[in-house]
Amino acid sequence: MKYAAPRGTRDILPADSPLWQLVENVCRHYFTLYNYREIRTPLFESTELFTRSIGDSTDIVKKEMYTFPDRKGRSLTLRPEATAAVVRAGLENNLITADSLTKLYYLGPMFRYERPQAGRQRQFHQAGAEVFGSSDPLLDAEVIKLCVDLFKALGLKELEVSLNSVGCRNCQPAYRTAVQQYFRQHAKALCADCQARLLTNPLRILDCKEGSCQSFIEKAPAALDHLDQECRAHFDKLVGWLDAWQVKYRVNSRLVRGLDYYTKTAFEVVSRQLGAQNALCGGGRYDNLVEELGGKPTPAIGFAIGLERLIEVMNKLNLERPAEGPELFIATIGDAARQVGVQLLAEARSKGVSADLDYLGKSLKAQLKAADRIKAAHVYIIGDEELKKKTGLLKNMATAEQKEVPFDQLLAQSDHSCGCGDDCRCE
RNA sequence: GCGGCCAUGGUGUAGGGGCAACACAGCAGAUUGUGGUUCUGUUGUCACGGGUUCGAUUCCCGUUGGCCGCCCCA
Repeated sequence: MKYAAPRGTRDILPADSPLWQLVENVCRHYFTLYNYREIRTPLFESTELFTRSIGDSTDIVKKEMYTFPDRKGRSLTLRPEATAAVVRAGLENNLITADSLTKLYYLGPMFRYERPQAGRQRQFHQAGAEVFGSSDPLLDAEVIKLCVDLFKALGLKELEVSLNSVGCRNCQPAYRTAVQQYFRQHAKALCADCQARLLTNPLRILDCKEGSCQSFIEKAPAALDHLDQECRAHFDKLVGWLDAWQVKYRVNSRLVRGLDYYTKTAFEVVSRQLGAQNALCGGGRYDNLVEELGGKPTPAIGFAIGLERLIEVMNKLNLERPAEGPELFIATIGDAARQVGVQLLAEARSKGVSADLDYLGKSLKAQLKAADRIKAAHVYIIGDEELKKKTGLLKNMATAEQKEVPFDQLLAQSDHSCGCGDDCRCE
């Protein structure tokens, strides 16, 4: 093969795209239902936007960004996530202000230079939402419920919502110290990775999957026990709202987010039907980010859904694929019949009936076969006999029934010309 | 960035130092103008580069890529 898709990228082929469209439509539907409005930002931004927001010491910034100089030497980076870009765009266009509530959603490709693995690609897609302007814990509950509702609508089961609070600028340092001190006592028993983490990022030890570390992790200080009063109250109210809405969750004091900007609420939705990369959705509150990027202090919360992973789970669900294929296939025999067929083809399309015909000069038999293969619902057959009577044969491909329908009757009832496609509800 | 396994038609697999096999899909036929079944035919630089060899698709090394795990994340 001379040319192949770059490592970690994938083509979404016609066989898969109906499922993608379904997922995208459901996402848009639920975001809209919750009154979020779409924002589309550039796929690349100035590098500094990401280093500032995500954090210099995070893996994303240290080794996963697609960074390149443009022709004038400015450093640009393909977006590894969307939150920073949404904040930038919101501030630049005056969408985000400290005294009003703004709800935004996005959907599109992100880029991270990582080793490809199940559920992880270098170009991947996220759908996400962000709310700016309120620190009400009801919003934390709302975004979590939004995720859960959306997944349920897609038929997902065996999901688990993990919930934690990582505190704020006030309580984070003390907790970090407590964790560090605790693990220092058991340093010799920890795995090699964790011994290194003890110095660089002790909170990460809580996330270790090594069996030998588990017993220590279980007894480690919990983030929730080290929250200051405000953070604790926020968490308690959030939990109260989730209970009120009957959203099930599991408090997981080991849940740590990998991006520096998170404060207070952190959550994740994981699926048991995925491998090691099992988080379908992750998010949390980031009350300091807007200010960090040059805005007035503005509380915010958001999340992102990994669409590849979502689709992987849906593929395992074995759900029925949406019907594909045109409504009408026009099969003709001979040049004169083709003339008529071409006219009907245009008429069908102008009336909103998806239609196609043969472009390969195939025999009638082969045309039928082609129509069958593309899953056409009906075939309209025109040959010499039909030309004389100005009446074609309309065949239902599912039932094999066939009846005579005059040329001028074929599309008489169809008048669907809005051009908005099969899912249209405008009539 | 680190480790394990792997690379053969479009897809899924067999094979083995000297005609590369099978299934499915695709395309074309099986006498006149009717799809799904059946039958026949057809579809490959055995990932790339180098080495060993009279000869490599097969053995060895490297590269690239894939899967899985670590790290991290969605």
